[in-house]
Amino acid sequence: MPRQPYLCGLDAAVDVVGGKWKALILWALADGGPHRFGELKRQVPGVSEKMLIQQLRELEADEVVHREVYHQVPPKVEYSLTELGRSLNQALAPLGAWGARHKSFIEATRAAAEAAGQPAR
Amino acid sequence: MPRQPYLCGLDAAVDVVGGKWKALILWALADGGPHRFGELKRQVPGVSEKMLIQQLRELEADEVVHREVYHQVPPKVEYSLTELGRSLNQALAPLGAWGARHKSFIEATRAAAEAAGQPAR
DNA sequence: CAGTATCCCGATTGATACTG
DNA sequence: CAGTATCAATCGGGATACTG
Repeated sequence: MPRQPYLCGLDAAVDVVGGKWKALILWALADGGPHRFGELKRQVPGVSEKMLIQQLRELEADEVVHREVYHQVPPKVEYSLTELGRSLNQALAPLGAWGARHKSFIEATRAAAEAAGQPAR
Repeated sequence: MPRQPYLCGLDAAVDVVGGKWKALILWALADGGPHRFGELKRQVPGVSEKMLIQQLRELEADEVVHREVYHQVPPKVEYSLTELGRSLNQALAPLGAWGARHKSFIEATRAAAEAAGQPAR
């Protein structure tokens, strides 16, 4: 974790949402309905089970995500956004739109940086 | 760098703004006026020169920050937001507000996590 | 003043295998 | 299905010292 206490709201928010996969997880949960673990794993391509569970736990600790366990066999667990999570997603919407607008440009600068020297930065 | 290509705008945006000090740097530059290197160093407490320059260079590569060099002695360099940077800051505003609202709660969960086991998470 | 250059440690991530 | 455990590799980031 970065510094604490936070100097402005922005760094606190980035600390919550800044994990490597959290943006994608939030995005996947954005429709409001509950999602099962395996479902999320499919919606976040490339994530390992370890990372997925870890990031989910952190989001849960921040009370952004709710985890509902069904004691059945086979096991079933559902993840969904909390009220706080929904408000976070709303605050994130303009940033998502900005990113969508500049997505290909950002990819291009990353590709260029890689072409020049730094192996994958 | 995370994955590429990005799956949604949000992960691209987080990739731009997600560095350890970038939120603070963007915040410091938010007033629109140019800022000198030493000035930024003072406004971002705890950052080393190495990290500050590194994060600034990345923001520059993403064309979010403009770097103006004055060939003088002693040297003078000014950093400012580009047009793209200003639009990013606007997109970031709701997130900053969200973070400001929940700042103390986020700090509390971090402190609690630390108290239980994990040294600084 | 505004950087560069090294060294180095530890947290973060990834791969793989195993389990209730 | 939904995790846990372990190990290894990487990478971010801090400290320190030097330079145009």
